[in-house]
Amino acid sequence: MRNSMKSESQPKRGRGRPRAFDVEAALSSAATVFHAKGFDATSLDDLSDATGLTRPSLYAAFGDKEAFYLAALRQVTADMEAHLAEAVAAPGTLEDSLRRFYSAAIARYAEGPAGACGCIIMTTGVARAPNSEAVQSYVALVLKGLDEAISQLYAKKYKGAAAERKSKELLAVSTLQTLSIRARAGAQRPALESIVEAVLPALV
Amino acid sequence: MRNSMKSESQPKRGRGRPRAFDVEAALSSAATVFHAKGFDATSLDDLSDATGLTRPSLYAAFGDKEAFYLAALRQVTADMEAHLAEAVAAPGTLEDSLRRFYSAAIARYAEGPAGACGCIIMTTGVARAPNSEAVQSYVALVLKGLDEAISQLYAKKYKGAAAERKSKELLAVSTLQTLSIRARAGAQRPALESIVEAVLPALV
DNA sequence: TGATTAATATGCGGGATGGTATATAAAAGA
DNA sequence: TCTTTTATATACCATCCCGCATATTAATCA
Repeated sequence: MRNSMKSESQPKRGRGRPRAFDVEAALSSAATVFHAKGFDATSLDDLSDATGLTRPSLYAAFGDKEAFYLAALRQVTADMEAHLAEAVAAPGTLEDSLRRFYSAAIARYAEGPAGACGCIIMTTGVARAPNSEAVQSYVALVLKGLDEAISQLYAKKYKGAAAERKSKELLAVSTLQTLSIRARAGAQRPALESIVEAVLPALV
Repeated sequence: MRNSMKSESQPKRGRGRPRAFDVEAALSSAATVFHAKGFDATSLDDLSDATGLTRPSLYAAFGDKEAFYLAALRQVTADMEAHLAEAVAAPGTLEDSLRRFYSAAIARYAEGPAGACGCIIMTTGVARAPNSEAVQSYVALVLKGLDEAISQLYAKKYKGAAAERKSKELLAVSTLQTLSIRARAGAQRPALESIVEAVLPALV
């Protein structure tokens, strides 16, 4: 994620013709399609249409379809991790942090640019995992990162026995995942919000 | 599932040439492929290879690819619901029932015939949902059934306030889902079992 | 300005895909 | 035995797939 500025921060462009599109924006458009349709159901034509770029341009910038998909996953992950880091860093109780974090997740899961499609990684990535070592290990990595981030949050804001803490951490991650699944299955925002409210007392 | 006997229970076979294969067995073989690869990555040739049947036979027996997929989902669902009904009906504490239920789930998720692929519905079905109304509504139906079955289990075996009960029911379903996701992401059986053990005290 | 380098636009090609049409084989009914 | 009905086997079709080869355009460097 070295280059997340909107107008490129002078990436010391070399000799040839300069790139005429924004890589991050293209990635974001591609992610939307991958998110909605999944890896296999997404064709290069779909990606070409979504980004406004030709297949050779995509190829030159991102590599083959799977590399493109992984790049899209990485972009989404970076965003999610930023949200989590905020939740950890922000003041307020554990309950406040969790509520804010879930609220942001619901916004993306139920009404994101791809529609009501849950989390791209927990749905399409997980589904694809057995077909691709690269995807499987990336999904495992994200899960590990999520577990650790939640663990940090609890380490900072939860006061209680270690066993209970571990239990609550696991349930907090599971709650995020159920929101993703249920959103993609058609659950509306209010339903998801009421799940969070029902479950929160048990997580703090 | 009117016909789950091995040798057909005389399905009043009509005039023409009798079917030379076991429909349930073919469905089961197909489900294994769909489970591992997901809907889109599974080709009719894959299904043909797995079942030993030709494409026209599959077509005649099950309809098009999506109908075949839905039939496979239904078969798996029936199995899962049977396990859940057992857990509800069996004597023993809530903790006993949950432990047995999760144990059966882990066996399927981590070491089923498709390998470590989680739950076919919660992974491939969920991923496919936005591309197919039929799949989405079926997944929603299964989720609803799961919620209700768990609710029945708690209604019978949990003694406590209604709000707490509802909270624990939701967490119990979420736990099942996290097992599915983590199995498909590569988590081994012991890891999944330790999640269940860590979480169980909070679910009862 | 001319040479060099890189990013586009166009179009193709080998192969896999889902689905079906036709022909053959095997059972039941008369 | 002969007709009818259904299942299987073979082969095919139109379409779409991913990836790339080629030619053109636009920028930098000398």
